[in-house]
Amino acid sequence: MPPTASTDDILGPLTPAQREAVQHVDGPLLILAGPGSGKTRVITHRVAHLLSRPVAARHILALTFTNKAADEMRLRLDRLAPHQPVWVGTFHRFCSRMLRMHAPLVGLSENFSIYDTENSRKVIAQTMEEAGVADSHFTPDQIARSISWAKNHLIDHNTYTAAPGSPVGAAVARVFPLYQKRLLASSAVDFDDLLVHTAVLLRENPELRARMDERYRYIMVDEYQDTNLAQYLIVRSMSVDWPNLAVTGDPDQSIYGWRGANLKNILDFEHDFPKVKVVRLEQNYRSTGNILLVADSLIAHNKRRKQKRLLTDKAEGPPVRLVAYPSHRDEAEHIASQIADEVTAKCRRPRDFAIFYRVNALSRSLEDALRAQGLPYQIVRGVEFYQRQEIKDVLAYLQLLNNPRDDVALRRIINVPRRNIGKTTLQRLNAHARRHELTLLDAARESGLIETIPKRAAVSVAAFVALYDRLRLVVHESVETILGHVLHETGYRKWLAQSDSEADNDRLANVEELIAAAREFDQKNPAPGALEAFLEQTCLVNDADDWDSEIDRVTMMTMHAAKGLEFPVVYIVALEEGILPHSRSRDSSDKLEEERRLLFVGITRAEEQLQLSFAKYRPYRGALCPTIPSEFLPELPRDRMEWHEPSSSVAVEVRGTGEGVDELPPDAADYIESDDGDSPQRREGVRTRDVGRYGNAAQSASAAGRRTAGASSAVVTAAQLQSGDPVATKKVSPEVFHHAMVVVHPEYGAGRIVALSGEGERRTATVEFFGSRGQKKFRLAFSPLRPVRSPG
DNA sequence: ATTCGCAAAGTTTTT
DNA sequence: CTTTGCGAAT
Repeated sequence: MPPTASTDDILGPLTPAQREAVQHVDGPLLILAGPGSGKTRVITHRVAHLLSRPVAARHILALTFTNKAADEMRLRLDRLAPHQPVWVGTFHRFCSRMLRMHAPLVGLSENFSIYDTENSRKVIAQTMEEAGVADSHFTPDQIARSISWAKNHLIDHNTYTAAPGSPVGAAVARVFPLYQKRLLASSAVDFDDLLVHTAVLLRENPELRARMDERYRYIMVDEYQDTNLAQYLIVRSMSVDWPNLAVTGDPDQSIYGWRGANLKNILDFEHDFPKVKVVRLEQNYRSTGNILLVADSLIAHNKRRKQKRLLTDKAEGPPVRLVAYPSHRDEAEHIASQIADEVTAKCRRPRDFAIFYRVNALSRSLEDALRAQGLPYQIVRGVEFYQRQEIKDVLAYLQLLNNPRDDVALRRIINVPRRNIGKTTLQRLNAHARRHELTLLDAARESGLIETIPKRAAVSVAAFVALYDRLRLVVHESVETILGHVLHETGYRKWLAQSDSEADNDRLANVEELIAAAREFDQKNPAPGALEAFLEQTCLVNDADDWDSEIDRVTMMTMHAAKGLEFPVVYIVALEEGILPHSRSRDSSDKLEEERRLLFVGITRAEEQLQLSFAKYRPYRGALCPTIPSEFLPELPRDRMEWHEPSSSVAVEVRGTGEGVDELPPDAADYIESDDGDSPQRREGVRTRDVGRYGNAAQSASAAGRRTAGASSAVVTAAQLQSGDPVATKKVSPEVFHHAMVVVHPEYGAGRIVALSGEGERRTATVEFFGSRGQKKFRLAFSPLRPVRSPG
């Protein structure tokens, strides 16, 4: 019997309200948890409490929306009740797992592919052509959105009927059934299907439903306010015979309505489950009184909500600042200089600060300003890594190996790298496939027999098929092995390595990173069927999951990404009409309320200090345009806030405050030049635009640095792969590394560890390489990093 | 068949 | 201003 936490460990650290929720065992439970009220703690402690009853771990299911939340929960649960096989994960992952087991029931094969938005849009574009609506004025994107909307409301392709007189609807009505048919033919699902298929599965197979209900007797759902209809039905149908559904959420933090989330789910929970126990967690342990006051006044303007107070024992703290800047540049520069000041004065570290914005595009000027101050920063962005061409190319190979019917994957790679199989040939293959109801791969196998295809092309296609079959032979090996074969046999690696273009060298580096991820995955999942599991992970993961709070950097992200996080000091920028609230939200009051909640979420991330700001001028489509302050501003308690309206010379006032920070402080000359936005200094610096994964300019610099050695290092790595990976054999135990230790990396040279995080295989070191070569993160268990005796 | 260049268009949030 | 798409030229 594994060790479990004692009752004291479980209940001891809790407040009475929290304890009430944790001790509730049977019957439905609704936990209305305000921001910073210790919600995650309640969930994990409740699971631990259930385990101590004892409820078998296999009967407990904890569902979250993001991997980040799931990881966090798992980690904290492991501390209370180590190694318990409680199923903790995201909805999508849970559904995917369930579908794999019962795929035939919904017409799929077990090895189905999961299409991300890009893939699904490709299918839609194609079906639009087939349906003859291609040249209507609708974009695949619009159609995709409508289909997604329908799916979120559980309207299937047979039931969908266009609203009379709606041209979009008419187009969708034509495309939707075809789209669904094509997905099924390719044995593929899109993100929405994962949920929808599962909901249908449970609805139409009563005995399966009963089994699931019985299996998952205690279900917990985090962020319940973000569930959509499908998720609601899934959870409900598994809580009939065992109605022990516990949900936590905060209606005021529902910000995913655009994704089909239905606020009614939480607002009507008490109605759906009579005799429900309701616990309100209104005590906030995060923010100062002043911050909560602002949050409270703002959210009070929403009509559709459950009345709720926010209480804190904390001090009032400094007043929340509201600043009207002349322009976006003043805004960015002033914020950067304030941060630099506090860092220089040693009262705070960079990682104490976060800057939130409504849209990713706004990060630009902030980046520039932080860089000018020499402040380290990281940008948390949605997808990024797995969205890159090269990664998707390589993954498409794996996808096709796993699921030969995956036409989208085949299209993507049949001519990558170049194999002289052009658009025309593909078109003819496709026509043939359509005519005989074949998959593209099967059509390709017959290419020699298709009259329309010239001999030369047929030979190329045959070579591709042969290549595919060769790769199939290793499909049961470890993911790393499969990847190695793919990169080698397809010539993909060689293709990138021989290229002179800088972009390709960066791509190669990314591919290497994918290999590292595969290696890590193999170590964790030595079981067979690794490929499929790996693919699933890569589809359902996003980069924000990798965000690392340990690293000492200023964090920039959208307010959506900020949910669930907290920072001592928060800046929220661009409170302007059209941005926050966003222009696309203006038409309906529901959407406007969601924007208000979004700001509420942003505000309540702050622990000690908060600044809200807007700029009087901001560039829009290239031109600097006057702005209108956000309509939310008058809703704030201005008399309790600090109001600033700096004149346009902010930049001059703050000049030279970068002293003592990592990089050179900008001198006056720098400042004057950087004022025109196009100075030589700027241009010679490395652009930080697509460094989301690495986080900042310094790391992009390291990417640039390895360019010179790019080709040769790639060859070395390929050789390593074949010779049984000498890197792995030289491994040093992750525990020997410590903060500030000097280490050496075979490729990047020497550097110093500036941050450590994670444990075991996830233990990660951030290394600052000497000579301004930049920083890079390493998973210690898998990196070739070696300690060096400190000089002196 | 690929690459380059120019023109137009479009800017939300993400599993 | 940036990115994407398309068309023309090699």
